Amino acid sequence: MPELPEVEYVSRALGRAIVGRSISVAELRRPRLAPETKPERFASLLSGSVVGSVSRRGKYILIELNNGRTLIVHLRMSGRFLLLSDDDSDPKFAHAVFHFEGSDRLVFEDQRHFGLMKVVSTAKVFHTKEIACLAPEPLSEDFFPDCLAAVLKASNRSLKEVLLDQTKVCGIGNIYASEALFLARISPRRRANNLGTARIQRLFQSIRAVLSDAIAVQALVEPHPVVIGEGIYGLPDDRWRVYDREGAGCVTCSTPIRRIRQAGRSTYYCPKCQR
DNA sequence: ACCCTCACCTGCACGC
DNA sequence: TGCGTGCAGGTGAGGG
Repeated sequence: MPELPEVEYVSRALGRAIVGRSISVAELRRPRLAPETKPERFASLLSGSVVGSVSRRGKYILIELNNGRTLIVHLRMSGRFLLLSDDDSDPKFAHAVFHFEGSDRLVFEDQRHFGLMKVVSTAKVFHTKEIACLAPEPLSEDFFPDCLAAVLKASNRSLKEVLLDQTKVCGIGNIYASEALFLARISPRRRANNLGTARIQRLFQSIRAVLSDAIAVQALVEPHPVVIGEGIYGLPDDRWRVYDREGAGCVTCSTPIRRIRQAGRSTYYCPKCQR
């Protein structure tokens, strides 16, 4: 489900909940959640360690432990964390469970079974194939207009498709791709290598704006006591300007929002404002 | 390099 | 009420 702002929210909430906690026992109940590690190895690598920090790179959550290992987590569509007490029963799709010293545990639940975990040496996190290929963090100074211009120039694909490519622009997903293009007033169907300087500049600003605005909204959300990171999903869906608004009036010009399919996924845009 | 489809799963909304 | 269909905020693989 989540895109960069949601993963950021989960990462921060997770940090508040588990940094400094000692994992007494780690269980990998669904082996395919971490296909590169056998459940026994998963347990032995993580059990007995203390959580040092929680951070994020793109849509990946990085849980650093004090034993030289880092647990890399991707929530994909439906992965989420729950902080449960001994009195709570496990949810239906509890694919990994981290028992803390004390009387609570962290459960990774994933209805659609798309989520992924991987245990790596902390020194090698940024050299793993998942992380190494990611484009620069869009809200960091490593991302700037010329770097966006370069990746766009190199591609003849549609802008929407390039925005979804994590090796080209990192952290954007299906919602924020539509939102950023609306804010930039650029058609999602336009070829990436067919943008002038002004449009590139607008797209750059818009990418940052939609992501940072979404992160800023998090501060206003009451944290959910059990579901870590649930807060941001509790926000009203009417905050989207075009996403999931097919047929509704454009917030700028009232033209009906159009939905098209690109690379098998829905794109929403205003045919009048976005050129 | 691109483009498309499928695959991985469950659950929900919708129309009949 | 049930059943079929298409859809869902992600990504990788495989074929043309």
